[in-house]
Amino acid sequence: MGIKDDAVEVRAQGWRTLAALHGLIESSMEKSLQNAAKLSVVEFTVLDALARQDGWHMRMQQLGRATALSPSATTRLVNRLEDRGLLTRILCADDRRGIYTELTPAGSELLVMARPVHDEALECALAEAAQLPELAPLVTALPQLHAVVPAT
Amino acid sequence: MGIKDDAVEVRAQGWRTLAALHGLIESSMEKSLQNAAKLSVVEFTVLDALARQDGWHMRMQQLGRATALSPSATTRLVNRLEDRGLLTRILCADDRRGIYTELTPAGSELLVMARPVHDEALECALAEAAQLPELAPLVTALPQLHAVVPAT
DNA sequence: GCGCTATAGTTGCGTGTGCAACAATTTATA
DNA sequence: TATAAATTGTTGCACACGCAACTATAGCGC
Repeated sequence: MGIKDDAVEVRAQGWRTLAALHGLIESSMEKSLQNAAKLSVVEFTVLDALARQDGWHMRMQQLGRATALSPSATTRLVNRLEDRGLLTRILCADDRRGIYTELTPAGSELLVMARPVHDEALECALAEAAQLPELAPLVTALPQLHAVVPAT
Repeated sequence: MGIKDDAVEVRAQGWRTLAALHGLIESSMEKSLQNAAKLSVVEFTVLDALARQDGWHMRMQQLGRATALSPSATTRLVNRLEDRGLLTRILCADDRRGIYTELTPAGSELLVMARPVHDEALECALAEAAQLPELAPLVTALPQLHAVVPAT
């Protein structure tokens, strides 16, 4: 069963690499965003996800899935951002259990300010990771996943 | 500067994919490990890293880097595992600031028990992620990173 | 040898998180 | 229609985390 064992080991190895790169990027980005916009990475993720929907609302549950957060954490995350005036809750009429969230102008504004910070921290962290032999392959592979087919 | 903007967007896209897959795997694995061995993912990571050193010690700082954890979190993580008798602190003689950590027999034993759980949760989470169109490419790419060159 | 800076690890404190229990609403079933 | 079951979001609670401040040891310059 050497073949099967190999598959398990290869998966584990891939997961370790993934987790290591994720941790590196996340902690680096956390500091930059906190520093520049008083935003944590998850908070930025929520604002970014909302902006990406462009005018569309998102339900709490969707936000939870987008951030891999529990329902309770999602509630409090939205609370924090709402208290800061970055988004608003909107009860939706057709399903009165559901709650939509939407960016406020202030939220969009802060996002515009924070995005360059996010992008630069990401580029910086990736460059650093590329130096490490165990992370370099993943760093290389990452942009090729969704590579834009070059227009001829 | 469309080209440069593209690079930024491609990186951001890759990061979102990475983060999403990481979150999916981590929360799934967290439940399995917690359930089967009362271990969190980071705790498992530490035990696994120590076992992988096979007889070698690891310093607190190395553990911190291996888990992307702050020094204080590392201290408490080691405290928890030490209190459970899964590892031991060893002050090293040559640098009396440094502290080595080593698996106990009980730690090795628990790890042997937990590893299959870890591996199965990983396989399961990856299978689930492969169903999602935005994650599938990364799931496919992951095992190819460190693919064993098949012996002829 | 003596002080100064740097490094390794630990604690106080505030905060974000998950779990379990809950309230409110919708959907299914009899 | 009434009643049960499922779904959506919120709160109490315990706990793990990061930051800043701290102690202890090492290394450097004089």
